[in-house]
Amino acid sequence: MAVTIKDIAKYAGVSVTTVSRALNGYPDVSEETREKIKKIAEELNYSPNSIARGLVTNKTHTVGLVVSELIKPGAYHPFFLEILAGIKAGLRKDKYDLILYTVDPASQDVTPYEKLCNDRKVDGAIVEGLKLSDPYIEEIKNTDIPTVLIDIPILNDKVGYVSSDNVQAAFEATSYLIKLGHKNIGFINGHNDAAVSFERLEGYKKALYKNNIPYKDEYVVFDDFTQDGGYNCFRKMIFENPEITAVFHASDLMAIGSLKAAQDLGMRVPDDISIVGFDDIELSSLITPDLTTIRQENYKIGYMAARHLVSIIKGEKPKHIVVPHRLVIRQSAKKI
Amino acid sequence: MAVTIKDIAKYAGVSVTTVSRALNGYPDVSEETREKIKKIAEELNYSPNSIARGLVTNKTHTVGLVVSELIKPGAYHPFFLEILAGIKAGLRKDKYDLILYTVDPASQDVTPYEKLCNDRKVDGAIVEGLKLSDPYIEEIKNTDIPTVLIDIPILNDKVGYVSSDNVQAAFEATSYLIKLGHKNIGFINGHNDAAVSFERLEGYKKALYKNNIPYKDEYVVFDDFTQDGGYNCFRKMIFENPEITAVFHASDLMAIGSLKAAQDLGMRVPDDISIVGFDDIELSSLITPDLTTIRQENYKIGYMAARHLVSIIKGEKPKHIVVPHRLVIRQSAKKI
DNA sequence: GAAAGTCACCAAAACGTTTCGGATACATCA
DNA sequence: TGATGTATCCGAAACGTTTTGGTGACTTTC
Repeated sequence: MAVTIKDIAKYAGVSVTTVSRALNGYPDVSEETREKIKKIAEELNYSPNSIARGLVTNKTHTVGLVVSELIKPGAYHPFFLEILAGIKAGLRKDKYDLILYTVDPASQDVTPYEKLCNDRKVDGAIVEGLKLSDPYIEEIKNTDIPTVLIDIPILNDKVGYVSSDNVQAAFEATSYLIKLGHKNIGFINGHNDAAVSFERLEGYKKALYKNNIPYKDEYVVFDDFTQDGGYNCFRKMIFENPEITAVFHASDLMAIGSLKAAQDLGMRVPDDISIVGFDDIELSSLITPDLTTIRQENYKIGYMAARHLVSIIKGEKPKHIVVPHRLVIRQSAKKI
Repeated sequence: MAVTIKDIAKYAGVSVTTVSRALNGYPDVSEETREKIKKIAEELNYSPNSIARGLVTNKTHTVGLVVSELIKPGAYHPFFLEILAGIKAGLRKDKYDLILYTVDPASQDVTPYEKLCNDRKVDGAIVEGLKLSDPYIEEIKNTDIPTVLIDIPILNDKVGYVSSDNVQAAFEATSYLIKLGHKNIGFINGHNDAAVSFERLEGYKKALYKNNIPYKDEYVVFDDFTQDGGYNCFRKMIFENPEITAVFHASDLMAIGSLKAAQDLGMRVPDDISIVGFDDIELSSLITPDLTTIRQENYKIGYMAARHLVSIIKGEKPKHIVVPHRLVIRQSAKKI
């Protein structure tokens, strides 16, 4: 039998109203009795029943984290942990709890976004790793549940988003390759079902244009962000366009796939071909040659998403937050 | 204004009692009215308020996942995601929600385990990644909150645990090296603050003993499970005992650290020195040479932990569940 | 034909909070 | 003096469920 506000009231000889007001820092209660109540609460080891509180306030001090099926055996999200750690850190200050939803497409028809959030009475949600074609996306465009998306540009009265400046990042990576003397630069992009793919393509094109290098459709291929995707794309691209001397990738996993493919083809990296990735996952610095890539501050992305979400919950206006990236120069790209 | 059980009652011309009983599959309500009520609930898009329900039933259908500060920038838990994915899968059937606690030692004094769980009214918790010296451990030994630990042997009325058979696994790994002809086998173990370290040491000793190889204290060192730990231990061990031809490790990260150290010392793996790891993290198959190691089925460990937890919540007796491991033979160990 | 059993339903309490609308006692003001 | 203000407190309603202990009406049993 946990101790309730009633026990305290009885003990202190006051009403439950007064106990509630005292403990929650309201006025209308003398300092003297407030201290007495606090002391008793302390002694009885009282802690408020969050469920009961939630029932009346309609707030749970809990936010949801919605990730897609990216957490599944054999295809683990490469930097989910970093984002998660950032989110937890961002939530800590305001003492929000985090409840984790992993949605698999099979059950999404059954449980739409709003139902998911309402059933569990979360005060808001962070959404990460959804594809553009995901049914949740349309729903989120019109929701009034405080929501912050990661890497998905939606903005309205209650929803904001945070991301890197993907256009600029891709621009810098490509420009770097150009500066190294490369002219025939391939781009192995992510699938069309991610907003970042379009942005990164734009940055790639921009860099070519600025340096008067003609854009060629056949130098750009799309695939999912995985290692296998990179492996296959690279083989095909190099086979059809042997003049290519450098390849920029929309993910490190794909870059690593290319690296393997190159090695299997007897090409040396970076001597025969330069490779640049995107993300700077942990693995990138551990392989040989280690990967030149764009570092995304995923911890910070998570942190900012969390901070922004609580600000939206508190009534502030949603916005687009961009967190800085930077080009990390290692061994996989070389001057020609 | 969400639709409540009252609205349905009014609409159907019955009492709220009847609606509740109808919807929850109790007897005492005719099939006819049950169908009517269900239909109305459907039409009104009713979904029960879990908070209100939780208040009266004192159950939330939520479990906590307690992990230590392992999720922090720069030191991400190498297989947490696999465990997490397994847990989520194990919870899905019974529709338990998961709320994530990351405890940092700083706040543990302030928030003891039971308070953590009670405040949020979880029905039970899974605990992972805690050190033996963690204050929570003592508390959990006597708790009556349904709890399942991973890799920490505590068993009582409400708490069980799941782990690999670490003794056997270490035994197999060491035996494998012996079978390859190695006699001077080092063991870079994890720190003393983990139960698995003792078990793995026991397995290592057992294998030596069975093969009539004398155990030497100086062949065994302890450190944390990290790459840096492995790196430093390896240098020291080889420097002081150059006759060693093989090293078994309590984690893949440490094995990779040794691998780097060996390379920096101009030793070739596996030609000059054989290396065996433990865990089979993703990275292990991607490095060169890829790592011979003990595969832990972390997804399954998570899954079993979740299943066992719900069974404890439902009143079954806690036990120790051991999930199978297996020796994965790759390139980092070689016959001499 | 009375007692007992069954079926379908309901009113009200309970869970532990917060909050609204007073109420009391005393001091202050014109 | 009467009115007004202020500080401190309280009773009761409300949140949306589940559950307890009924109550009639109708059947069955002896």
